[in-house]
Amino acid sequence: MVEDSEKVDRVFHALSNGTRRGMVRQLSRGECTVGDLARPADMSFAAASKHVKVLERAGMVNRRVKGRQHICSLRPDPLRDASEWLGFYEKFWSDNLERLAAAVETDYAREQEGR
Amino acid sequence: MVEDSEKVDRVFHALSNGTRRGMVRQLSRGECTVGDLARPADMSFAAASKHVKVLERAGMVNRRVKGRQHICSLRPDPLRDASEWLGFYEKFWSDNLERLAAAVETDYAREQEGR
DNA sequence: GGATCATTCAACCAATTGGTTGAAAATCTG
DNA sequence: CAGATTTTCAACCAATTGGTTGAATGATCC
Repeated sequence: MVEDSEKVDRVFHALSNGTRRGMVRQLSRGECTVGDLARPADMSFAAASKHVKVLERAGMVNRRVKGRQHICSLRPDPLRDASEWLGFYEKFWSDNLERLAAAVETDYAREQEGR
Repeated sequence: MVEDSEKVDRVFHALSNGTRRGMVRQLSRGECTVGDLARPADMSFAAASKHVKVLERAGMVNRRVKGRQHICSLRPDPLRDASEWLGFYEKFWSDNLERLAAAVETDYAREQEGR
């Protein structure tokens, strides 16, 4: 797993905000304009524009200008990369599920008895 | 996919920093102390301590105090949740657009009616 | 008891975030 | 052309981030 750290930073950062996750959800249903993305978020145009820019910098959104409208669409690659990053660790915890669960349980037990 | 938004925020935020992802990687190989996590990151103890706290607030790390050492271990649940969130959108790029749209609709409806 | 080790805490700092407003720049419409 | 629409830009603001230091707390070692 060769991660371009800054790129991964930007993707996870983009996803760390509920408004932006909402935009991703909306975009997953199809292309839409910045205005379309602003409306359900109940925020100023400028704020939505900034969020879109964050998604763009993360490579998750593509923008195509058509007249006065900016039409956004979802670009799947970065999401897939992030998913792969997590998947790597998912493998870890499914491989070591027993050991992990045991460790966590022991921790709790130890905590309960005041250690 | 019923997301507790603030919790998801915290997990993705925790993952948006390369140092913290390094800590997750290290922890995936086994428990270690805060000091163990600080060393490869080449930063002050205090800084590492703050990063661990971020991971803890995201529910990704458990801490057990043993004498003067704080021993950290990985808690898999939040990582799995984040992975599921992404997996949901993975449908988008696995060329089944119609099914994704349907899934989004159902999920959104579920959310609207209060989980 | 005193030194040392592992860790947190508190204060501080610069940079970034997520939002606002008001104005500007294009584009469409009558 | 004048107005309305869509969007960005610039300035500002409060809160948060990621780091630093120096001191405080709590084990452990001799």
